[in-house]
This record gives sequence, C-alpha cells and structure tokens, in this order.
Amino acid sequence: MPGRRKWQCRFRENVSRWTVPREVILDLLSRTSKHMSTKDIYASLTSLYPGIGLTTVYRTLELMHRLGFVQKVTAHDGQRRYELKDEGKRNHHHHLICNGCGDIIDYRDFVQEELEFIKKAGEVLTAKHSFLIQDHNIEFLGICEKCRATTRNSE
Amino acid sequence: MPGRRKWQCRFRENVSRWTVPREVILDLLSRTSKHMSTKDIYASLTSLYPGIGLTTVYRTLELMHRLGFVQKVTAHDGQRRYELKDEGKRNHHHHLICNGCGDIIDYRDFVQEELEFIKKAGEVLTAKHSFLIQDHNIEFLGICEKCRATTRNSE
DNA sequence: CTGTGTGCAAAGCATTTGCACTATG
DNA sequence: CATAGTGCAAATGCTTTGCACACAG
Repeated sequence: MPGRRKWQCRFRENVSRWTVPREVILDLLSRTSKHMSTKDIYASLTSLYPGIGLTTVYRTLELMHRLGFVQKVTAHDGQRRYELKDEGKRNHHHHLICNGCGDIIDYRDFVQEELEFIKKAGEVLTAKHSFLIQDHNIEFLGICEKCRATTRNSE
Repeated sequence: MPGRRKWQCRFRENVSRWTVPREVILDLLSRTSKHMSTKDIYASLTSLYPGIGLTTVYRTLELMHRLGFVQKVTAHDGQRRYELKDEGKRNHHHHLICNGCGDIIDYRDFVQEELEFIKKAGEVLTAKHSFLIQDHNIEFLGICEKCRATTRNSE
C-alpha cells in the first residue's frame, strides 16, 4: 500500500475511480518484479480478493496502459504481459528474451549510453517523420544461460 | 522470383522442402515492404494461389521464423506480423509504432550510432548475463503525423 | 517409395462484449 | 443519485491440432 494515495490521485486526475480491484492489481504489480500475464495476475489475485473477475483484470490493465501507468511487455507467447512503468531513470530497464525458454530477463546496464542514443534518435525521428515519441522499447533476443547449458542444437 | 534458388538452398540446408506454398509466401514477402499479418498474407495469396490454406501460411511463417528468415514484428493488435529479415546492414531498420492508429513506420536512420550502441550493449550483456545475443529489436512508440493532425487529445 | 508438407474441419485459448448489478464520488 | 466500474456468460477471433491425402527428393 505504499504510494496508495498517489495512485488514487493519478486515477482521479484521469476521471477514473479508485476501486478495490484497481488497488489490488496495482498493489500486486508493485510487489513483483516480474512480467505477469493477465492470467498470472488474475490467478495471484483470486486468493487475495476471491471475487475479482478476469474481465476486470483485462480492463484495468488496459486502462492503466492507456494512462501510461504500466507497460506492455513483448512476449512472443501469445499472452499479454505487463509491468509497472519505471519511475524516473533509476529503475529504467530493458529486456533480454530467451528464444529457447521464453524467459524474460531485465537488465539495467549502460543506461547512460542508451539515454544518449535514444535522445539523438528521438530528435532525428521527430524531425524527419513528424512522429511524436512517447516511449521506446529495446530488447535483445537470444539464448539464456540455462538454455545454452541444456540445449546443444535441438529443436 | 529473384533469388529463388538461394531460398531453395536455404530450405534444403535445413532439411526442409521447397514447395509451391513456400515459394509463393516468400515471393510475396520479398515484394512488400509492409509488416503483414498472417491473415493479410493469406488474403493476398488466395488470388495468386487459390488452393492455399491458412494453416499452411501459419506453419510456413513459423518455420521461416525458426530458421531465421523472417522476423516477428511487435504489433500490439493481437495479430502476428512478419517481415523478411534484413539482408546485411544496408536494409537494417526499426519501427515507429503509432499509439493512435497502430501504424508501423520503418526508419533507417542513424544506423551507425545504433550499431555502436548495440555492439557495446551486446558485449556487456553477454558477459554479465551469459546471454547469447542473436538479434535485437528497437522500437519507438508515439503518435504519428496523421494522428497528431487529427486527434487533439481525445480517447 | 518414404516421409515431409498441405488443406480442411474441429478444437483451443486469450481477449472482448452485452448486460444487469454495485459502489464510487 | 448518477454513472463509472464490476462480474458473469456468451461471443469473437487468432492460432493450433488431428488426420487423410499430395508431392518433393
């Protein structure tokens, strides 16, 4: 519940109500560092708040995505995944996605270089394509440590 | 049909047969610069090759993805999209994705800076996470020119 | 010939929608 | 109280599977 009041305000600012399902979902997301699918979230929540409906989870996540509170994570597994958006630059990160097991690993390295690159890219793209950049996404695909050990060259 | 023989070999190398559906799909992909969904591809193909089945399109695209011939494009619209993988650095590009209309715009700018950034990132990540990097993906999200003109601050 | 690839129809699942009901502000 | 939000069940729509047949090598 830390920051509950802050969230409450952020919802209000956006003509949205502060409800129990929203609080529970937000609370769960703020406690985990993982990229949860809608189903995951729903499953984790049923114990804490048995009455919640899957539909509500879907709608809440989409709402929070539209409001910019959460980020969709690209998982090529046919499920939508979300994570709370980074607060400031301290927690900014990107993903390593394993082509073997589908695992998603966070990394927070070389942030400075990235910022410079992104900044420059943003300027060029905005100028050239009249595109208003709101966000960016960088991901590396490959094989994680575990899979490298296990798999030799199967599948 | 340019490069048909090359593709034929690439399939053979991978213990896969060179068939009419595969040729037609590959041909279509090499003619377009767009990010086509499986349905798009299927639809475009029915005129050229009426007998083709949706299932075959799905299977062929997944096969070509596994073989590294095509790239999955992140579209947050619940449809799988593919594009032929870039040949060499000349055609390397990334995407601008419009949060308004969902359009995907290619850009090929500041490739040099990107390569440097990616290279450095790759080294660090490989060392730190024992992750074998095979590919990367960079995308910018925002509002495209059209949507900026149309929408003021609705939805 | 042998086994990979294809098409079709039937599942499988994640996500969305319609609607009556509840609870926030 | 007015209306945004919720839950359920039904409907969508993309993707996968099972199977008999076709065709590449």
